[in-house]
Amino acid sequence: MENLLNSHDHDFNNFLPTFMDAPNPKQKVSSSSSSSCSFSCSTNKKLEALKDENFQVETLREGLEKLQKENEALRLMFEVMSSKSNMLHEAYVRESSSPSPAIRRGFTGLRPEVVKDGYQWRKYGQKDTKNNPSPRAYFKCSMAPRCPVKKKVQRCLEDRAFLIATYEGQHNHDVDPTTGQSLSSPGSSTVISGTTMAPEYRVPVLDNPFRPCITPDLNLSGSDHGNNNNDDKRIEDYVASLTKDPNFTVALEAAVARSVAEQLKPSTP
DNA sequence: CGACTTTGACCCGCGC
DNA sequence: GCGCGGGTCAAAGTCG
Repeated sequence: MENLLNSHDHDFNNFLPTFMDAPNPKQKVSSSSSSSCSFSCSTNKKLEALKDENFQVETLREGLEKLQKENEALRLMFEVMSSKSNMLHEAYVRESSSPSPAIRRGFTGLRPEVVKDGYQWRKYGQKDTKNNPSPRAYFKCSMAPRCPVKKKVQRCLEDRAFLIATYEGQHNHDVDPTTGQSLSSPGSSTVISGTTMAPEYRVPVLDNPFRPCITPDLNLSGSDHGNNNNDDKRIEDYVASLTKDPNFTVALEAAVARSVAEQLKPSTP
């Protein structure tokens, strides 16, 4: 946004000199004042024309000042919106760090740790482990009644943005084509880092409901747990999305054009 | 009401 | 035998 606003300033600073670079009327007057009396009539006409030009320059200058004030107001609005966004984000982090009893027990509808691998899993246990503060979740494949495959999912100790998924056994059925892709399929963002005993996969937390999401109505709801450094990035993303939005740029251009047109209107006495 | 998650209790293997 | 840690079970609760 600020870049856009600055470019807004810049454009008008470039725009104005094309008028300001016109020959100085006073210089013209002084140079012509030494000419003979036979030019007096045309000189008077020139003087009036120069007065008109001076008036136009003054009008433009006033318009520029108003636009600069408008620019400043927009910049202020952006800062207010940014600070509100940060306050909302902090409030949300506080809320999510103190879960309600309803969330602590029973089905919450939220699945904080989900790995999309094309299979359906039923969680049957969760344990705190010694070497990792994040609990390990145990899943069984629920796509087939007798599928022996089990999966263990735990947040990566080094990088909590990743999940470690460990698979045991072999599926006795096909992958569900509607739910996703195989972990080993090309194009997937999955990184295999595992052992030979049980395949282990390192997976970005794609389905985390607290993942930052940028929406066009400034509804910056939520962020990744413990990831406070994303604020600037999110604002940058939002600004980028705004400046890339053709509707926004068109609307801004229309507003600027309207403002300029109003300033250039001859003032009716 | 079925499917699902949560969580405490229980089981089992391993090292001392 | 005991303690510890990992894995599993099953009752309780929630949601559509």
